[in-house]
Parts: sequence; C-alpha cells; structure tokens
Amino acid sequence: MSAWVGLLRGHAALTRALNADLVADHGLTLNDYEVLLRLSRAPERKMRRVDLAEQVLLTASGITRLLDGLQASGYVDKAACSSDARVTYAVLTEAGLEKLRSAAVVHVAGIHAKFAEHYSDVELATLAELLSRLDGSEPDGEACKPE
Amino acid sequence: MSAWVGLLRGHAALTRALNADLVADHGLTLNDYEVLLRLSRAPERKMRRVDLAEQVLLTASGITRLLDGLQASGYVDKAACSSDARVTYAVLTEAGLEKLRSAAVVHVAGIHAKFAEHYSDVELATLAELLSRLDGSEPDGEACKPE
DNA sequence: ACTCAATACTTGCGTACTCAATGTTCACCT
DNA sequence: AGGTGAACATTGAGTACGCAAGTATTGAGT
Repeated sequence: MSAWVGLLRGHAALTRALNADLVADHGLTLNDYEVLLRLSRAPERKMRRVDLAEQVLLTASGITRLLDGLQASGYVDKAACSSDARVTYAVLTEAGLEKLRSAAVVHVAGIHAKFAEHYSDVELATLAELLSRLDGSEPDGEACKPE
Repeated sequence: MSAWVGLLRGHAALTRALNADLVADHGLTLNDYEVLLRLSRAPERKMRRVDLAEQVLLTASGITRLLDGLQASGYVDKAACSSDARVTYAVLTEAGLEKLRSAAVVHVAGIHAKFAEHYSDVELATLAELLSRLDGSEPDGEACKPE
C-alpha cells in the first residue's frame, strides 16, 4: 500500500509544482506541453488526433478540446487526410514549435531539479524502470525535449 | 525523464482503472475513499476539515465540495468545535464506515493485484521508498484498509 | 482594549477533463 | 450493390477540482 500512497502523493506534488510553473510562465498545462512535444517529434510534425489522444492518455473528446485551445493560440493547425475523410490531423505550427522550445528550457530544468533533489542517478534509473511496468510502456529516454 | 513519463503514465493507468472500479461498484471516487479511510483511522473518527484537506492533498475548497457529496450520501456529518468557532469537524457516520468496509474489499484487492502483477515484494518496497521521497511523506504501511 | 495578521470554511467562477450521443466515413461481408 | 459494425471527431452535459474573494473567528502584539 505504501507504493500506492507514494504514487498518489508523489504524482500530486510533482504535477502541481510543474504545472503551476508551466501555466504561470508559458500559459501551457502539462498536457498541452506533452501534446506539443509529441507533435514536434512526429513525422512532418503531424499526427492523427486519435493517435495523439492515445499517446497522452486522453479520450477523443479530451484531445479535441485540448487542441481547440492550442489552435486558438496558433500553436497547432488542422489538416485533412487525403485517403480517409474521418481523419483530421493535428499539425504543429512554427509558433507552436517556438513555444515548445521556450517552455522546454524551464520545464525540463524543473523536472531534472525535482528528481535530482531526491535521487542518485542509479536510483532514478531504478525508479524509471519500476514505474514503466505500470502501464506496460517502454522506458522512453530523453523524451521531454523537442527535436 | 523516463521516471517523469513513467510517473505520469503509471499514475494515469492505475488511477483510471481503480477509480472506475470504485465508482462503478460503490459510487465513490478515489478521493472519496481516501477521505473515508482517513476519518476511519482518526480518533473518534473525526478530523478538522483543514487537516483532512492537507492529508488528501486538496484545497479547502476541494475538501468542502467533496465532503458535501459524502454528507449528502450520509457517509459523513459535520460537528462543531467547542473551543474554536472557526473549525468544523468532519465525522464518519456508521453508514460511512460500512460503505468504506464494503468498498475496501474490492479496492484493496485491486491495488494488491495491480502491484503484484508487476513487482516482487522487494521491488515493491524499493518503489515505495523511492516514491515517498517525492513529497517528503513517511512511508505509510498498510494504509489502505479501515480499522 | 484595540488592531492586525493568520486561520478556517464557503461560494462564485473557470478549467480540464470523461461519458454518452451523434453524424460521417470506411472496411468487410454477402 | 447493399448492409452492417467499427472508426473518427465533435458536441452536450456532467463532474471534480483550483483560484480568488468573502465572512467570521482567533491569537499575538501594543
């Protein structure tokens, strides 16, 4: 049970702090950042919305709304798919890439600081490996910085 | 960065699954359960709302609304403090205790299953210890079951 | 006794979602 | 060709919060 409580509390502590910084400095939430990041690393900087939703663990509805916000800010555009009319792509704009880059400076440093404050490199690797088992994802190295 | 991504994804995967079970089977959210649990283990099964908010990592506003819901369901009552008129206690009712006990059967088993699925006992203890550093909390043994 | 800052709680408002419903499109089968 | 079920994206409605503002009370200092 300790691990469960630790996961809840640790998650809350970290996301609150990092989200507050991101919102205050750049007007982006953690999920906004994650979406911009995923797009920045996708071929042609575009992804189907359904794939994006799956990647950031949101529903179709959630991704629609989140992307509406980013589109309103000029950070993403929509693009149609030539072979499937059901599909709409989310495309990262130049403004979006700039935004991501500027936000990354502080965000990545913040994450590093939070973890380095508590863990050695070995411990961090252990933690990462253990946590990756929870949702079956592969450990994802240096995943926080845009290309 | 892997640990950060693992924390986000692991947290999402676990809380989604466990919350869905709790809501479907008992009409309680994870935070509802946690509040009932904390009250069940408090002296006289009552706590100041401000302390409860701090324990479950909610704001005063958040705990007010959460307790409103539990009170409407008959699981908690309010009680005044004889020595400080600012303070209102949240008190667990008998119905609340019963609810907690019945929910605990499935919830605790669910948590155990999720963790045992991925970790040995030693790994679990390691994970718990590492996670507890994130918000400076003490490891909290067998904290998920009501008294 | 008075003042002020801190404390406790509630309420209004806004945000970020999920669930359910809906319409369009596609893949597959007969 | 026609029918059916699934995939995709959006929208309406509801939920669970946090932030800010507000009220009442208390403790500390003068």
